[in-house]
Amino acid sequence: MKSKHEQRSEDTKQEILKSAGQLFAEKGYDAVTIREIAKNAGCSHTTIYLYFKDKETLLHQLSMPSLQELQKKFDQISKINSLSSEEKLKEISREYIKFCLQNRSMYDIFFNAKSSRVDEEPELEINKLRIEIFEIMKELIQKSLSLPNNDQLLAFARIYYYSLNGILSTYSYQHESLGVLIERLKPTFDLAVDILILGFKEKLK
Amino acid sequence: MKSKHEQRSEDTKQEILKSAGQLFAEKGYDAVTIREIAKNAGCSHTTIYLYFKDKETLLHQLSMPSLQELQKKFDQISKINSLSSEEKLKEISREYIKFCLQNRSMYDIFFNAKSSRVDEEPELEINKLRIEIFEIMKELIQKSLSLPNNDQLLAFARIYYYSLNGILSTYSYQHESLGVLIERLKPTFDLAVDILILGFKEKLK
Amino acid sequence: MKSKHEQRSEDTKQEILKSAGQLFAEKGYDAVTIREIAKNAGCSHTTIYLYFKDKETLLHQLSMPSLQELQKKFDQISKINSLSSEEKLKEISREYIKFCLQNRSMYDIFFNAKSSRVDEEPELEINKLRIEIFEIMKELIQKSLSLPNNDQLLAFARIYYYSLNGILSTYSYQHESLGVLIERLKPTFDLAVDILILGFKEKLK
Amino acid sequence: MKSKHEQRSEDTKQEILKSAGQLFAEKGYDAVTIREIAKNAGCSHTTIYLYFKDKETLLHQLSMPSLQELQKKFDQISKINSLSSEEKLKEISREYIKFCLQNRSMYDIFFNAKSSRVDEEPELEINKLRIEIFEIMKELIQKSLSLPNNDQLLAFARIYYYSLNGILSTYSYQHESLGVLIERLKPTFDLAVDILILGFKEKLK
DNA sequence: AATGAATGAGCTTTCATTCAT
DNA sequence: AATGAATGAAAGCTCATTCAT
Repeated sequence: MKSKHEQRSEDTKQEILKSAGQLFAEKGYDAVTIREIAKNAGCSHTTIYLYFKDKETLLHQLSMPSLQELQKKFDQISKINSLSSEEKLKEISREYIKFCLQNRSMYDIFFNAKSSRVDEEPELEINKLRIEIFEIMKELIQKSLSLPNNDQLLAFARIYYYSLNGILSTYSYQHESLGVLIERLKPTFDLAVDILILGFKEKLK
Repeated sequence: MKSKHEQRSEDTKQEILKSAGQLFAEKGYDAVTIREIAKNAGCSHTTIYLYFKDKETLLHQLSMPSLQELQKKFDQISKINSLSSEEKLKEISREYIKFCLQNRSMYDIFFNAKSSRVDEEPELEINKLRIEIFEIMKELIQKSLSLPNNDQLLAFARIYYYSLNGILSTYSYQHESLGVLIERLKPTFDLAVDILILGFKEKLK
Repeated sequence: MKSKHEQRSEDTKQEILKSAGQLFAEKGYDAVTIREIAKNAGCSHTTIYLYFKDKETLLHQLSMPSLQELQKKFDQISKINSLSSEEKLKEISREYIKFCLQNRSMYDIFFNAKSSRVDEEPELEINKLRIEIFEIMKELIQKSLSLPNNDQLLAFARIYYYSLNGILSTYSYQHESLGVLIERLKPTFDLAVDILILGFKEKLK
Repeated sequence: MKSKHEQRSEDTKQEILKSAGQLFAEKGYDAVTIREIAKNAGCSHTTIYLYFKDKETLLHQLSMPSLQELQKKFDQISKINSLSSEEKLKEISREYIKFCLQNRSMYDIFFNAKSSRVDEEPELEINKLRIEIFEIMKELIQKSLSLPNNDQLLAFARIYYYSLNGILSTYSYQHESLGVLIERLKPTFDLAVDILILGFKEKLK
C-alpha cells in the first residue's frame, strides 16, 4: 500500500502525463512548452523535472503506455473466436486508426524513423512495439487470404500497413477534435480497408 | 552571357538552395536554422537574406520548381493517345513515386499540411499544385473505372493518392541512392497500384 | 510580510526598472538594448522577460507610476481653497517642473509623441494622463484670466504648456543633481510663468 | 571649371544629400537605412561611402549648409533698416520656426545635447551656430525692449528661445507636410511671440 | 566612379533547464 | 516534494559597413 506522500507524488506525475498528452496531441511536440504542460497539470514547471529527465523523456514515457494498451487491444481482438480473420483485421485496423488519430501528434514519433533516437533504450522499446503491430496485421492478412508466409504476403502486408499510415499521416495535422475527425474519416478508412482486401483477393486469383 | 557577378550570385543562391534542401529534408523545416543552412552553403547567414526574403520564402522557392516540373510531366503523359487511361494512371503514378523518392528531401514539405499557411500568397501556389496533381490522378481513375464524378470517385481518389503517399513516406527516409531505392521498391509500388485498381473495380461490381 | 522570494523578486524588478529608467533617459528608448538594461541591473537579459512582457511594456510600467503621482499632486493643489486660480496655476507649474526635472530621465518618454503608439492599450493610458495634465492647466488659465472656453483659451494653454516644456527639455539633459538644478532654474521658471501670464493678460486688453 | 567626371560626382553627392535630407526629415535619423537613402538617390548604397565616411557624417554634412543658410537669413533680416527691432525679432522668429519645421528630424540633432558628439569637429561647428542664433535673438530682444545687457536680458532671451523650441519640439514629430504644418501652426507661433513680448514689456514696468 | 556580393555585430524574444530555498 | 528566480543557448532577422571587381 502506498503512503500518502507516495500517492500524492504519483498523482502529480499522472497529472503531468495527462496534461502533456493532451497538449502534444493538440499542438504537436515542438509547439508545446514545458511551462504550458505544468500550468495545465497544476504544478510548477520545475516539478516536471522531478519526474522526468527532460522533455523528450516525458514524451517517451507518455507514449509507451498507450502503445502497450493498443497492443493489448490487438491481442484481445485476435482472441475473439466469433470473428473471422477478415473481420478481425478490419476491427484491428479500426482500432489502430483510432489510436493514431487519438495520439496524432505522437504519430510522428511513433512512426517516423526521422525522430527516432535509435541508440537509446526507450526507442528500442517503441521499435519493438511497432514491429509487433505490423506482425499482427500481417498474420491476420495471411489468415484472411489463406496465404503461405511468403514474399507475397510480406508485400501485401506492407501495402496494407503503409496505406493505412498514408491516409493517417495526411490527416494527422488537421486540428479537429478526435470525435469529429473519426466520424468524418471513418467511411474513408472502412472503404480503404475493404478495397485493399478486395484487391488482394482479386490479385490472388 | 553571364557576368562574373551574376555567375557568382547564382552560384551562391544555388548553394543555399541545395543546403536548405538537404537540411530541411534531414531534419524538417522547423528544426533547421538559417545559420545552419548558411554554414552548409559556405556563406554567412545574412547572405541568405540577400536572396530570400525569409525562411519561409526560401522553403517555397525551394519546392516550386520541382513541383512544376512534375506537373509538366503529368501533362505530357496525359496527352499520350496510345495509352489507355489505366496505363496512364500507372505511368503517372510511377512518375510521381520516382519524383517523390528523388525529392525525398522535400517530401515532407510538399505534402504535409504542417508547412501550410493557407492565408499566404506563396503557399497558395504550392497548394494549387498539390491540388492539381490530385485532380489529374482523380480524373484518370475516373476514366479507368468509367465512373461519374461523384463522392465515390472522390473517396477512391483519396484512397489511391494517400496510399501512394503512405508507402512513400515510409521509405522517404531511407538513405539509399535513388537508383537502388527505385529498383528495390518498384515491385511494391507496381503491386500496390495494381491491387488498388483491382480493389476499386471489384468494389464497383 | 514579504517572503524572501517575494523580496528578492521585488528587488530584481526594481533594479530593472531603475536601470531601464537611467538608460532610456541617457540614450533614448530605441538606443537602449535589453541586454544593456540587464547588465546594468545585474541580471540576465532573460530575467527582464520574467517581469515584463516586452521592451515596450517595460517602458510603460516605468512611466505610469510617477505620472500618476504627479496627477494626484495636481488634484490636491486644485482643491486648496485658500489659493487663487493664478496661485494654483503657479504652484502646479512649479510642481510640474519639479517633477519633470526629477524624472529628467523619463522626460522624453513622457512627452515626446515619438514613443506613442496610439493604437495600443497601455499607450492610451499615458496619453490620457498627458491630456489630463494639460486640461488642468488649461482650466486654471481659464479661471485666472476669466476667459470663456474658446479657441483663444486653447491657444493660450498650448503656449503656456509647450513653453514650460521647451525650457524643461533644454535642461533635462544637464547632469546636475535635482536640488542644485531646481535652485538654479527656479528663477527662470518663475519668471517665465510670470511673463506668460502677464502677456496673456495684456493680450486680452 | 569642373570636368565632366567631377560634375557627375558632385551630382551624385548632392542627390545623396537631398535624399538623406528628405528621409531623415520624414522618418527620423535612426529609422532611415543607408540602402533607403541610396535607392532614393538613385545610386548603390556603397556609393554613399565614397562620399561620406559613415551615416553620422552624412547627417552632419547635411545639417551644416541649412544651418548656415539660416544664419545668412538672420543676418539679412537684421540689416533691413525699414524694420523695427521688434519686427525684426518677429520676422527672425518666423524664419527660425519655418527652418525647424523644415528640418524637423534634424531638429533633435541640432538642439539636443544628447545626440552631440562633443569631442568631434563638426559638432563644435554646430554648437557655434547654435550659440550665434541665440545671440542674434538676444540682441534683438535687447533692442526691442531697450534693455541693458544684463542678467535679466539673459533670462528673457532664454525664456523666449526655449519657449519657441518647446512649441517646436511638440510638433516636430507630427507627420504632416511642411506646408500644411506651417499653415496650421503659424497663428500659434505668432501669438506666442506676441504674448512673450507683451509679457516682457509688462514685466519691465 | 561605381557597384553587387558578402559579412559581423547586434537586436528582441523564447525556451528548456538549473539553482536556491 | 515542490517552487519561484534565474539563466545560457539559440532563434529569425536587420543594418551599417567592407571587399572585390
